Amino acid sequence: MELKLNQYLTPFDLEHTLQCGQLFRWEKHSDWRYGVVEKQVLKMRQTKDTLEFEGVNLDFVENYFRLGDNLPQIVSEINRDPLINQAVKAFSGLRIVRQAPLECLISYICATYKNIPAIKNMIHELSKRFGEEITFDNHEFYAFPEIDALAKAALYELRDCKLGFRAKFVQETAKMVNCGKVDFKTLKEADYETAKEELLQLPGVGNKVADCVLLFSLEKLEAFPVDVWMKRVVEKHYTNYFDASFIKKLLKKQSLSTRDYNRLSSFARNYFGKNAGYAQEYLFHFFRNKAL
DNA sequence: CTCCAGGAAAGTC
DNA sequence: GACTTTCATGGA
Repeated sequence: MELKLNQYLTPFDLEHTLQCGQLFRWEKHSDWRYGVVEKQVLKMRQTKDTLEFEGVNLDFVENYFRLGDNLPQIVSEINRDPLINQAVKAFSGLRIVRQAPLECLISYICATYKNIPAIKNMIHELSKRFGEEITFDNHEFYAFPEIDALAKAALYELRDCKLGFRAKFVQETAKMVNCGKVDFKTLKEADYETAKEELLQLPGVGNKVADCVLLFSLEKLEAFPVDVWMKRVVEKHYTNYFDASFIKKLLKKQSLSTRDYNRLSSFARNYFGKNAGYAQEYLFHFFRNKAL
């Protein structure tokens, strides 16, 4: 199928969206991009204003890539200074993707203290061992595991997937989700603060992981995950919004206390507005790729 | 070989 | 409450 995009009204860039670090499961074969989403293989490519896709219907594509978000409006709201302006110009058309909550949650628990290539490998290993195999265009893909498969996984099996110390967190979180202790549908309907509080009960989920799950899979676009890159961005470009002693403390410390995390995150929420999560994603991608 | 990774939890003061 | 250490392993 094919979708004609008006890049002025509905800007979208497939490459920026897939490569900005929010997703860990897309592969490139020839000039096509393949992703496994909810047990379906989605095959896509983009040339200028034409988005070609196979495997799913139009509604699915529009929902997954949040084409309903008024991106020009959002960008104009978050575009508060020359730095973010550079980022939104450099990666015009980057959109936040509507991920499946379970996959998002487990992925970001695994992302703790790992680089992106290693994270991708962990998620692939988990899917290969516990997920359903799907063949598409003579390539093998694996759906992300069902919750009960993860909940009854043995610790050694999870460790075999290169999870290291994260194996225990994944196992225990999967058990808690499986027995209904946390319900994603409820969290989607809850407000940001309430939903975050619930997520923080899960082992392996701290402030940053919770905010990633809220932003990427639970409809909380005000979530602003503060990782090492956002810390660097603040230290380098937004120092005049904090007192010198606080910045000095940030530079000295390696990890953030909850209080310091919230100070940075809520600053960004006030500064960039209700779609601060979009600002985070543009800044993250911009800094990880070039600036420093 | 060394360094560090989209941090979180447990321990210490 | 604030600061420090530990955690397991792959990628660069």
